[in-house]
Amino acid sequence: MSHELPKTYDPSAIEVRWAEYWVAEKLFSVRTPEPGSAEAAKPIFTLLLPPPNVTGRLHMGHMLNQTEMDIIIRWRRMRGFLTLWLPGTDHAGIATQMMVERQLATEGKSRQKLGREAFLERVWDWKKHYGGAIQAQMKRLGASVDWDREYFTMDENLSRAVTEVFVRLHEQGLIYRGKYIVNWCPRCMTAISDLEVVHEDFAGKLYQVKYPLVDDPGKFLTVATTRPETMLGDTAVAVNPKDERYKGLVGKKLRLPLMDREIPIIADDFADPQFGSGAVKVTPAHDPNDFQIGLRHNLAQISVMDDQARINENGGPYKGLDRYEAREKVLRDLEERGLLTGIQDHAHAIGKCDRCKTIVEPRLSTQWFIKIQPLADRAIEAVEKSEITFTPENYAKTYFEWMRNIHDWCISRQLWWGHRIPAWHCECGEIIVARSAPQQCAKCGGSKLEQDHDVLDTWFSSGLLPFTAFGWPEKTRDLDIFYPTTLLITGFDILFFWVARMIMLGCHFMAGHPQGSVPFHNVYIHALVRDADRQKMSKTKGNVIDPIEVTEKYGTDAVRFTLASMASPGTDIAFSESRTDGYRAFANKIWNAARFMFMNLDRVGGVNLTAGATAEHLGKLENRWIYSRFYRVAGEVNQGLADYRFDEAANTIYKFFWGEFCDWYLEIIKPSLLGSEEEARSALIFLGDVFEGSLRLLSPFMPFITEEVWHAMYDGKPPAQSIALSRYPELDQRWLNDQAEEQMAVLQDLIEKIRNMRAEMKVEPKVKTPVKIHAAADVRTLVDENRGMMERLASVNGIEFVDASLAQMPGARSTPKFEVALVYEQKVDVAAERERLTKELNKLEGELANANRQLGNEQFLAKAPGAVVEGIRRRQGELHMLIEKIKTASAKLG
RNA sequence: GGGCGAUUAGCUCAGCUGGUUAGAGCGCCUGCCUUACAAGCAGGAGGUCCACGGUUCGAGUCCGUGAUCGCCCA
Repeated sequence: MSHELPKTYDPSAIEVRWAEYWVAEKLFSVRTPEPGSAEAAKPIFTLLLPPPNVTGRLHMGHMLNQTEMDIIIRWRRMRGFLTLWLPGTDHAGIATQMMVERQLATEGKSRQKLGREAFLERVWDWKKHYGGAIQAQMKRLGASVDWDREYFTMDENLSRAVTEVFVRLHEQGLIYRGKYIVNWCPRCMTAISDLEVVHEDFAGKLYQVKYPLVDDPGKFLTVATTRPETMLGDTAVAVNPKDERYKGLVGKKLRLPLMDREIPIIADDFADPQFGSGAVKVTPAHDPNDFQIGLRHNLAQISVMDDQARINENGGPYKGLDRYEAREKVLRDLEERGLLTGIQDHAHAIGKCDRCKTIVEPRLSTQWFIKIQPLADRAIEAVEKSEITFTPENYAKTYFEWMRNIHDWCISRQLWWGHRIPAWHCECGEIIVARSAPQQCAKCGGSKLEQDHDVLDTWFSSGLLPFTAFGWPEKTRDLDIFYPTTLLITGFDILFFWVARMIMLGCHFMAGHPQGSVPFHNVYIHALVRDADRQKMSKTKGNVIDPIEVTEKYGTDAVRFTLASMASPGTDIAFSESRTDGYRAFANKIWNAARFMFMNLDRVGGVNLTAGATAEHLGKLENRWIYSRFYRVAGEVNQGLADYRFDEAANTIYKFFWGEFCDWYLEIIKPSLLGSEEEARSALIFLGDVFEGSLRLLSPFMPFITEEVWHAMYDGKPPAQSIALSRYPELDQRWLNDQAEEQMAVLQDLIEKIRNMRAEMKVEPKVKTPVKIHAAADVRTLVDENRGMMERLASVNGIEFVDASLAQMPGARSTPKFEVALVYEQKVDVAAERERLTKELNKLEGELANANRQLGNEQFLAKAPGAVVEGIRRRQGELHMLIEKIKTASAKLG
C-alpha cells in the first residue's frame, strides 16, 4: 500500500534518517553564485553561527540559539532568498589548552616538559579526535548550515588574516605594548581581559594596620586594607588632600612595618576620607587604582609576587609563601608587633578567572593592548545611526553603556594554543611586527630574532569572522556578496566579548564596503534557558538538561517547538519537559492527521494531490473557511517571524493546525470522505492542498516530521528534493473571506452551546436529541444549509426552527445571534441551572453597568473614537436582551 | 556604587500603538476506548493583572513612589 506511515509516531526512527539525508545531499550548501545567474539575482540572507568552542558539547543554550537560527534560515530559504548559514568552531585558547593539559597530567606529563612544538601537536591531535563532537550533535539536530564552508579559527587562511589584522592595527598605531597592571590568573598563568574576570561578592575582612612615622616612631598612621599581604609592596600611603586630619602629615615619611622601608605620605583624591581611617596604602604593582596613583606621584612599582602568586624575592622573609599563607603570616607578625589594631567584617567583590574561578591577581606585566577608543567611537556611531539594530531594542542601551566606558583591550595571552603574536624580539631590544619572520633586525642588523611567546586572545580572531570567514584579506567574490551578514542571533552573555568586538573590527576593516562596513545589520539577542523552576542550569546543581537526551526522549521537533513557543524576546526560557511532552503530542497529532488523510487516499484511490483547489471546492463553506483561515494564519506567521516573535509564530500554527484544522475541518469533511467516489476525491484534493500548505508553514519549526509526511504524500515522487526547498506560504488576500469566518464562528458557537447543554443535562453521549432554534433568517439559512455538520458535530437528530423566543425552555442558551434549546425530557438539575443562570446574569449585569456608565459619560461620548462608542452601544443593546432572557428563564425555573 | 529588567490562573508564560470584564500550554475536575490520534475527544472550574498614588472619557497596558526578585557593569 502507498502512503505508508507506521501507526505510532516515533521521532527517533525518522529524524536520524533525514538528518543524514540533508547532509549527504548537501541540500544547504551554497555555491558562490556566478554573476548574472539566477542565484545571483536572489536577495541574500547570511547568518554566521556563533562558533562554539571546539572543546564544547551542545547545551540547551546552543540548542535555543540554533533552533532560532534554523527557523529563520529555513524560513528565508523557503521565501526565495539565497541563504547562507555559515558554521564553524572556535579554537578556544584557554579551554582547549586546559583540556589537553589535563589529559597530559593523567599521563604524568606536562606541557612544559613536552615543549611548545610537541604540545601544539598534541592539541591538534586532540582536535582531530575529539574536536568534531559539537558538529556531530548539530547534524543530528538538523541545523541547515552549509557544511562545505565549515571553518575553524586556527585554519591557515584565518590565521593569516589574524596576522594581517594585527600588523595593520600596529601600523595604524592602534596596537601598543606596555607594562601595565593586568588581570592575572595564577592558575592559567596568563593575563586575561577585563571581560574574563567575573566579580563575586565575598565576605572578607578589613584590617587596620598602624604604620609608624619615621620622625616620630611613637606616632602612627592607620591604614585599612582587605589584602594585608600586599603591604610588602607598598611604596606610599595616600590621604585625601582635603582631609583635615592628615593635613600636617603629607610629605612626611612612614616606616613600612615588616619590610623596614621608608615610604612617603602623599595627597591624592583617590583616598576616600569616609572609608576606614581615610588613609590608604598604595601598592602600585598589585592594584589597578594604586597603579594609577603611582603614576601620578612617580612611585616605585615593587612586584612582590611571581606568576603563581607566590611571594618573590622582593617580599623578604615571606619569599616562597603563597599569597594566602603570606596573608596569615603578615597578620601574625603585625599582631606580634602590636600593629594590627582592628579586624572588621567587610563584604566586597573579588574578581575570579571566568575559566577556572581562581581569584585573579592584579599583576604588573608587559602586554599587548588595542587602543580601543577610535574603534569604539565608530562602533557607537554605527548603532546610533541604526546601521545595526538590536532586538530587543533595549540591548542598544547596554551596548552604549559599555562602549562609552570602554578600556583598552589586553590581547596578549601567556598561552601556547592560539594565534602567536607576529612580533619578533631582537637581542638589542628592538621589536619588529611583521607578516612573516624577518631575517634581520632593522635597528642593529642582528639576526638573533625570537618570536613573541604570547598568543592572542581568542576573541581577537573570532571578532574578525564576519569578514575573514569570506576570505579577507583577499578580495573575494564571497566578500562582495555575503558581507555584511544579515543577522546575528546570539546570547546576551557574549554581547561585549564578541558582538561589540565584531562591530568595532568589522567597521574598521571593512570601511568602504559597498554594502556597508558593519558586520551585520540586525542583532537578535535571546535570553537564558533555565530549568522548569527558573533556576540557572549548572553542573553543581545537577539540573542541567542535555539537549541530545531530551531530544531522544521527545524528538527534535518537539524540543525545537518548545523552545520556539517560549522564545519571547527578552524573557528567559523556563524549559519544562511537561511542555515538551505537550508538543510531542502535537507532532503525534500531525502524524495521525496524516495517517487519516493517507487512509482515505488509499481507500479512494486515483487522487492527484497536485491537482490543486478549484472554484468548485470553494462552493462549500468549510472550504472557504479553512482557506481563509490558512492564508490569514500564514500572514500572521510570516509577520511573527519577521519580528522575531518565534513564540507567536509557533503558537499561531499550533492553534490553527490543532484547534481549527484537526478539531473542526477534519471532523466536518468526514462525511464527504465517506461519500461518493467523486465527492471523496474532490474532498481529498482540497484536504491535500491545505494539509500540504500547513506542512510547509510548519516546516521551519518542525523540519523532520514535516519532511517525512511531505515525502509520504507524494508517494516517492515529490515535486522537490525536500520540503525545505519548497515555497513558504504567504498571506494571499484572494482567499481571505470574512463572511465565511463569521458564519463558521456562528456554527461553532451553536455546536458548542448544544454540547454544553448536553453535558449539563447529562444526555448519554450516544443519544442524539432534537434541538429548537430561534434565529433571524440569515442564521436560519446558514444552519439549514449546514444541517449535516450540525447534526454530526453536536449529536443532533433534527433541527426545528421556531418563531417564538426559547428563553423559557429549560437550559436554553441565548446569544445575540440565536437562541437554542434541547428537546429532551429529562428534568434539568434546578439548583445547577439556577447557579449557572445567576453566574451568567452577574457577569452580564456587570458588563452592562460598565457599558451604561461609559455611555452616560459625556466626556466618553465626546472623546472616544466613534467605533469604540458604537461598539459599546451595540453591546449594550445585546446585553439588555440577553439579561431579559436570563431573567425570563430564571422566573420560569421558579 | 552605576545601569537594565521583571512581578498577570496551581506551574511556566503571552497580552504588540491604552478601547467591549484578560489568553495559551501544562496541571486540575466531569464524561467518553465516537471507525486518524487515550500522546486522544467533548464539557468545565480557576485571575481584586505586586501595593499605593497620578495621567486619561477609559489603565494589565502610560507616569511616579514603594516592596519583592533577577541580570549586567564597576
